[in-house]
Amino acid sequence: MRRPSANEYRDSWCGELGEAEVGQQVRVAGWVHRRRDHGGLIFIDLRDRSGLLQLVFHPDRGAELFALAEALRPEHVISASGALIERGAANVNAEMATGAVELEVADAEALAHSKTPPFAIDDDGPVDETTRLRYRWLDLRRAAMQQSMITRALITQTLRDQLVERDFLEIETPILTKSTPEGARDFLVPSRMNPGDWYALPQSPQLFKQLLMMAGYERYFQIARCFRDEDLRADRQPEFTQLDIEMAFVAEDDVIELSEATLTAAFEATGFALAPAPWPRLSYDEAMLRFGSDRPDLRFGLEISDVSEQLRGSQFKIFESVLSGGGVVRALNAGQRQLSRSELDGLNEIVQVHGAQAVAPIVAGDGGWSGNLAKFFSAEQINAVNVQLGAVDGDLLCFVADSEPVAAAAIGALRLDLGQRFGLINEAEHAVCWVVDFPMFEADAESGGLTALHHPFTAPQGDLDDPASLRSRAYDLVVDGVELGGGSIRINTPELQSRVFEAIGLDPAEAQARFGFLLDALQYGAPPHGGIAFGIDRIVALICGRESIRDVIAFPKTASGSDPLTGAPAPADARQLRELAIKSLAPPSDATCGDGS
RNA sequence: GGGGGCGUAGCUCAGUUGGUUAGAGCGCCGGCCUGUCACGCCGGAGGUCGCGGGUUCGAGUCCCGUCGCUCCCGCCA
Repeated sequence: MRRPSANEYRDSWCGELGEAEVGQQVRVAGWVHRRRDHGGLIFIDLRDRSGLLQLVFHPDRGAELFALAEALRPEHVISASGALIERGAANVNAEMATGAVELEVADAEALAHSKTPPFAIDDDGPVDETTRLRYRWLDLRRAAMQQSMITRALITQTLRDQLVERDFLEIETPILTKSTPEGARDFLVPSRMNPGDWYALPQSPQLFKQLLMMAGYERYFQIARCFRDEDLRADRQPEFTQLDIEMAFVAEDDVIELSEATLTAAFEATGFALAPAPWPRLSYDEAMLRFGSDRPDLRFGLEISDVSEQLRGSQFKIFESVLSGGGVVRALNAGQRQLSRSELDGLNEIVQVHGAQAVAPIVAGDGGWSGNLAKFFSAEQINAVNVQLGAVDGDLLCFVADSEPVAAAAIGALRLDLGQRFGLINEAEHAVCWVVDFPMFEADAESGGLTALHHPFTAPQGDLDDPASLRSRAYDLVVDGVELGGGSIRINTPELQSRVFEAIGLDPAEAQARFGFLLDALQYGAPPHGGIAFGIDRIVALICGRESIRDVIAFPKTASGSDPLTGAPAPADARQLRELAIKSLAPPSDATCGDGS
């Protein structure tokens, strides 16, 4: 950190002072972090953004100054000056960055008092999250949040530098716009000047960045706020930040290589250890089969196998009915581990969340399988499965039978649970991969037709006459089981775009109404182009080791989308609604909302 | 929309089978203390047990409802 320019409050950062400044007169300013009052001698740990510095107040420096020190309490704001002195050898605090020196205060000024904070600023222990959000300005003073914010700034700065160095232009796109093709629910903003009409907040800058490619800007990026009105999770907020990138005249490898170089720089800047690029690529099908997820956690094995063929024709009616109904049996080898009856029962709950019936556990043995399911299988079947799973005497084998997507998701969840339960995950190591070759379309439960898995501007690969078998030219980046970003090569001809709209049953009139401007632009020389977007919040949370992205966002929302600090969302008053030509179905705005607390 | 968990002092938590005046640590307030650094010692204040209703002689504890927070499924890349 650079030295602040001297003014009436300070000429030095607390945390930057050391032996080099001993003997100098310095002036610092900040918050009282801790106070140790020995009666005849008072120590204050003063905190500014850079760190802590111990101040010493002696009674012989004047009654007024000492009285000021006696009145100090945590979070009071002061400015203090005096000589920076070396601490006696016995008094050095090795735990403290500035622990070899202290400021012998000759003059001090109280700048602001503070009420007693509702929770300790000098302690990173757990505090109820609503209380933290209600007093976010205090929570942000604590070391963990400050570290998150600093890391976040370092990451965005590094990414920006990397891209600018590679000739990318940072361009802003509208926040007040039209519905974008991401497929999530839109946040709407009423237009006062066009009564009855609404803007949508962007779910991503997708269409605009493609237009910028068609406009000839070649390389675009933006650190963009995106909005999606869907239910929240630990890793999902209604507004979140993406590093959005788009490039012209590129194919998959170009975007992937650019991403690897850019992210590697950000990971290195923060000391996050990841294997050197190029990073491994896994097809979607392989990820779903071996890990039961399209965002596989590769930090541990416990891989899943399909044993449908090995077990077809057994006496076990449950497996048999699933297999004859077109389903699959998936299995993993949990190794030499013993689970109690109740632990085994608990496994059922894990897979039931994903719609599967149960886990069938079997212990492998030299002469066959033990357990009450063993009798249903022939020696050939047992042997074939043992070979497939690499099972040896005493291994615990877990089976899940269901339709392919259900079985994959269920045993994928089981794999994650067992991985954690058995301590297979080394938190100090990280595993990265690309997931590629996604299906272009998936079955749409509502319409019975097809819908784009990614979005309908993604370029397909494969036979256009067999839409269900098409793959897309999309790629996702996954680290430690967290999806950090994804993108694709886009469609750049109107003909191909029409074919894709046709496949998802979007009739030309509706396509024109929703995305007409993009379709028009496609007819004026659209270069081959593609891009990617990374979830900044997730990247920072991963690097900071936080479970929730709320811990790396300065002012996040709760799981119900509210903000305890500002009270948002709040009723609008009748006059505002009238101006916007909106009739509210909710009680009038003067009615009390919430529980009145 | 569905399922799980939580809600007791400012903070973090304990609270037995339903039983007298609801506890602890930290913090806060007062006093003492000149080398501490999570300073120490002595004393004190502080409670709508989220809210509403019910069962009961009696509810922090049991039941119903409700609000809030949180995790997950659906949803959402």
